[in-house]
Amino acid sequence: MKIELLTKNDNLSIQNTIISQIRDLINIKNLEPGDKLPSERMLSEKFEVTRSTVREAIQKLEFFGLLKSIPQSGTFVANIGVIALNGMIEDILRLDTPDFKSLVETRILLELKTVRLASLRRTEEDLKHLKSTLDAHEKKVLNGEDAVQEDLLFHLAIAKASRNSSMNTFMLTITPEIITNFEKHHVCSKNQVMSSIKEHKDIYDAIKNQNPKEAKDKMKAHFKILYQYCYNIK
Amino acid sequence: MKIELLTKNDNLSIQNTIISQIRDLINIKNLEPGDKLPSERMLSEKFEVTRSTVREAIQKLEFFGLLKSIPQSGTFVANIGVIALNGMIEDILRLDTPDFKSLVETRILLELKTVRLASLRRTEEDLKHLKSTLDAHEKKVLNGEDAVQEDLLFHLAIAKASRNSSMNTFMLTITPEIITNFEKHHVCSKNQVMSSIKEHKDIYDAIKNQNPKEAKDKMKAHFKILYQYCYNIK
DNA sequence: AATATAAAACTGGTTAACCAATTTGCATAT
DNA sequence: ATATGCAAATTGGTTAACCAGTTTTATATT
Repeated sequence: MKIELLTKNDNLSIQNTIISQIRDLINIKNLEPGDKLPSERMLSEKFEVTRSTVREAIQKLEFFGLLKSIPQSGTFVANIGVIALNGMIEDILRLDTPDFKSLVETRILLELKTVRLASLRRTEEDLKHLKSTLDAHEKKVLNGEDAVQEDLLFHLAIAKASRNSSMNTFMLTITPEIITNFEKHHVCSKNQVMSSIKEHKDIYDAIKNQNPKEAKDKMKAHFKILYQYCYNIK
Repeated sequence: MKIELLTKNDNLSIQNTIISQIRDLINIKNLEPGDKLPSERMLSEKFEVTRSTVREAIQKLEFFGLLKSIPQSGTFVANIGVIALNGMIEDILRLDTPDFKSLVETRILLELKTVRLASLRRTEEDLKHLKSTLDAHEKKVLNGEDAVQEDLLFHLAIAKASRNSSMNTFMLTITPEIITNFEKHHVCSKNQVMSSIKEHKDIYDAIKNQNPKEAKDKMKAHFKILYQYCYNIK
């Protein structure tokens, strides 16, 4: 377990080393947007690592839109100047894995927006989906069962109804992390769970009635406990 | 070119097919959190695809926190119940690649928050970094040169100073996409670029003075044109 | 019958050979 | 000199064999 973690960190630091070496190479060779990088084989030889290590580094930079690989042709500097490229790589190298507080903070921000957008853009199909997740949650809570999953799905249904696929994606990436952490920290008490039924209903109604202000306010009320929690943890 | 696009779509739809088959398998076998999936080799044989295709599908589900691969041991259902798992996979399968409007909308949301947080949390080091990106931008604009990159780096410096690594990551993923699109749609006129110098300065001062309201307002003013643009495109 | 032990089978990850498409270099023809 | 055709070299991507742990199974021992 300890060893696994070590090698994982090692892999990441090796990858970061390769990324910064690629950056240096781009700078030394004065490569501009559209220019071709040396082949993966040459880079792996130059940096004295395996080709797959180079490959992963390139894919990470590709994910952030800085490089672009074209099959049977080569890897190219994206349509971004060297100044932005250097700055962004610097940031990427220093990226931390998000802590719980960051995640909760981001979730609240996103949801206060998605709920507003959902109230403005929701289709009839969205409403049906929202209703079914709403009912599923209520049923579980009234049965005295754990309803964390149904709670999650209601919030994701809102994100979907916001018709903003970027926010929807972000919600999908951070929410699972949050709920598993939640259970660990057991944030919610029994009373809070019961009251969440009404809070969900209020949010649903606001979306149904296409009332953006109400939707946001009701979501804010729903997050009240979460707010406190988020800003109290160190 | 046309063919490349086709195969890319094909690959994605094959991956989605595999993902839904994995979901079906989890349901049929009643797998619960912590349970082990069949091995990659068995899955590839069962689904009649190569092992790497199965691998990519698993990695995507791992990215969204639904599965967890452990070396030399197996792939496991994450600590998320089957209900949430089914709902989330449904969402993941239907995820669109974000359109430009979604990206701009998300950027505005994020930046109105990061600038506020930055004003509250910025360190002296953050301030130095902000100042240097501010100056670089001003210098370029006054020289009559294109300053899109410096503009980007100023905004990323704010995201960094917000000390929220989740938002910082999101900003890093969407901003390059936005600026390349911007140049395509040529959003900014000459006058707007000149006035952006003062707008940046105002934002910087608000962050320096640790005035969150001012920071947000100045950022909002800076986004005024962007707002209009975002809500006018179809 | 229960336990200890070792060997065999199985696991996700890695590597090196392979593939098909592209690019390059050169000979040839115009 | 320029254009054309073609083969050789080069490219990122894919595949199948391999690796180092883990897990299971069978055997031996008490």
